[in-house]
Amino acid sequence: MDTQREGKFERILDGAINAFAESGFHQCPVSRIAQLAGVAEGTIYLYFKNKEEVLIRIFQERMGAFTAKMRLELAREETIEAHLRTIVRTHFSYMEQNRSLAIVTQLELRQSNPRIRLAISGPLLEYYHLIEGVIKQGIEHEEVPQTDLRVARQMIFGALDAATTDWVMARNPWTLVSGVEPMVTLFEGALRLNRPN
Amino acid sequence: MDTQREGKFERILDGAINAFAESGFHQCPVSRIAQLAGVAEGTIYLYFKNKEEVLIRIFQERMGAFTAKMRLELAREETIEAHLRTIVRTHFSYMEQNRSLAIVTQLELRQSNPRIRLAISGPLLEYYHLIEGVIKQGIEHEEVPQTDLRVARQMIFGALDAATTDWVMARNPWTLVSGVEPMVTLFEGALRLNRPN
Amino acid sequence: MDTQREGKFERILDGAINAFAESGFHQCPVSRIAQLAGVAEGTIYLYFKNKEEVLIRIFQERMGAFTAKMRLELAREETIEAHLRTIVRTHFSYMEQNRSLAIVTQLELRQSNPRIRLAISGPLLEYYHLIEGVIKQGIEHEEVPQTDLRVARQMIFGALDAATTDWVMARNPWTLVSGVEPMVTLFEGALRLNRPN
Amino acid sequence: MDTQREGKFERILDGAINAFAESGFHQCPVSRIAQLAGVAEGTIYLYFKNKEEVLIRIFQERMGAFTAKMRLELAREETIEAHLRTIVRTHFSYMEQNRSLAIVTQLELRQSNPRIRLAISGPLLEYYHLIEGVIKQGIEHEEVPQTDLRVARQMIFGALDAATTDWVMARNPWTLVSGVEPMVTLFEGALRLNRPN
DNA sequence: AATGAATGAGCCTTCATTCAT
DNA sequence: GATGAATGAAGGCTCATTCAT
Repeated sequence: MDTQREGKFERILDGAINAFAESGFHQCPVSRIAQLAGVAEGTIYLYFKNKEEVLIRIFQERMGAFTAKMRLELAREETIEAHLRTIVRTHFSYMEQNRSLAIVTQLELRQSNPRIRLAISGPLLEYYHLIEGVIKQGIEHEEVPQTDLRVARQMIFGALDAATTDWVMARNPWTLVSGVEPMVTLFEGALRLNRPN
Repeated sequence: MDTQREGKFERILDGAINAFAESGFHQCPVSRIAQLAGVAEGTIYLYFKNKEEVLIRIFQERMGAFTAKMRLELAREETIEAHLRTIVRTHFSYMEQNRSLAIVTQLELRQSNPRIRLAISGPLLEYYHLIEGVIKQGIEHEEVPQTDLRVARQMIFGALDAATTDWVMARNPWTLVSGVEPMVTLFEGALRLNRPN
Repeated sequence: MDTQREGKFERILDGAINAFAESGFHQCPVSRIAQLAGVAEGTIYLYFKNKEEVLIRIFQERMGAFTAKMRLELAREETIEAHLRTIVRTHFSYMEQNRSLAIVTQLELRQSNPRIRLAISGPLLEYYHLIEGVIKQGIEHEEVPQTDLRVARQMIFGALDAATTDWVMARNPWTLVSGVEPMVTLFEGALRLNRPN
Repeated sequence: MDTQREGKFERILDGAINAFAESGFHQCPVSRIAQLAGVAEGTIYLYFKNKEEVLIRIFQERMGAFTAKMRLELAREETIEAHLRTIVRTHFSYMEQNRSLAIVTQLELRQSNPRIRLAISGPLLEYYHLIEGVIKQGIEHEEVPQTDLRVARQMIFGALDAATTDWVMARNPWTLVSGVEPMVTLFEGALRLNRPN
């Protein structure tokens, strides 16, 4: 019973991700979500308060899983270089393996609707904290010079985000992970790692 | 007559920027654009094919002006350091002085609607080329090591974009320009400028 | 078993009366009836063909009980004065003691839906007949002058109905029974009872 | 322009009266109102906030007109007998000439929705006041014995209301006005008019 | 050219009813 | 019999677009 309920919840979430990826949150009729999820339209309202909540839960559930994975991967490494590489690699490979989620994340992350913004901000802030934590650790270990944490995080997140958006938008997408090394190199330079003396 | 036409065209564009900034492209009724522009609803359709085209023209006209200004500012400088600083400063100060445009740019830039994407891509690609041109010049002058142009541009644009989005989203926004120097420092590091040897 | 069946039938009827009284027949979801009756939604359809039939049975069962009680009370009295007083007193006190039923009766009695109208008409006609019977007896006993039976019944029923509706609608309801004597006096006058000669 | 606007407003009101009379407020789709009014569905929302407001305006506009007519007719007469007869005659003849309005009035007057109740109460209270005014005058002129004003008004209004409902519900409706004299006679008796001493 | 009243397609959501368990 | 999850039809309302003036 409970697994069936959960199964349907997940199916709707997946259907919504694909539906939103297809045409965007506002363009996408609830009927399309239902169709892709293989449930009736009304069923969606047994699991979600409304269409808006479906979008919100996508971020909470799926971005949450992404951040959890990121935290796990980071915990496996010690050095700041490894941490930076982990961030880039995990970000790119996760998005590459979840293209529809990437599309939704990249495109619908930016919502002027304040209710949605607020609900999205949670998982996003958590990710921001992870990135800032890595930088902070580098500074504390005196491997990275004093830097404005927010600006550094904006650079890292922004770079990953722009790369992902480029990849999502491209008609014939290259592999995203091919950008890992160049990106890591840029980050290392920006944070003054690996420099002679 | 022609100036009047142009005047009305511009008024609609400005009205639309503010209207879209208020509530987002999809949430914003055409009537609101007309209201802010001080014209009748029907008048908008004398100047634009439909609502979508209004958004597209905002990018073409206003992003075009931004890119033109950027090109002008870049032409005044010689060194790559100055070019990087010019990009960051111009980007931040322009957005800061055109908050509504910034909101529309940051939030509505990302549209899954392919028609809009395509039309937007023009001005965006031009900006990308400017950024890549600066990096390329640095590489050619051997001030910057060989780097993947696209990745470097993604980092620069993404960082500026993320910073602007942060600023746009913040309830009590700090000044965006205060981030110019930290950001430039990060970019210089990433591109290995100003380093001994 | 049979009593259990009957128990559940009655519980649904009571739940429905309260549910309909809360928000009206059309506003009230079947789920609310189920909730108040303490049964599952589907169970209702084991006892009633559909929602409409629940309303119909309320009238048939509860109005039937009301009419039966009225007939019983009337049988206890002989004079037309006593009969009139019995009608008013029984009507008012019954409604006062069954406020939810009164609400449903007053508000939902009037349904343009012809199927409901038809089904309701049974118990209502029976009540009409009781009232007309009292008047007729008065005429036959030459205590009441020749009168149009229907009009007289309309007056009596309408007056009781209007008083009940007023009471049902009032925010701070007075006691309905306090209106018994004034109303009886009016009826006696209308039917020319208690007049010298 | 203005008359055209007003014309459309009235047409929608008339369409709604007929539509509500057909199937009741809740059963009636807005599309049916539009159809009967000969306008598009959306047009209704240019003149009314929502479906509920259409019902409310029917009472305010049409019941208002009814009450105004009633007041006018009452002003023409002096004696309480004439006033009573005027009330009955005007009520019956107005309803007879506006059958659909009568249906809506009789059936939809009773709405559990508090917002609708409140909006309806205005015109209704005005009518109540007119009736009570007539009784009060009779008492002041010592033609009518002391009576509870509310109860007397409930009797008069209720009787008229019940008669109208009967007529509305009847398959083969008799003329309503044929009930004027019997009803007046009952009222006169109830209020102890025309009796030897 | 300019207007804004009118249009009607489209969508979110509710809820009566069904049916597998 | 009893359940309540699932269904899907239906309807109120919005709003981009048109067109008579």
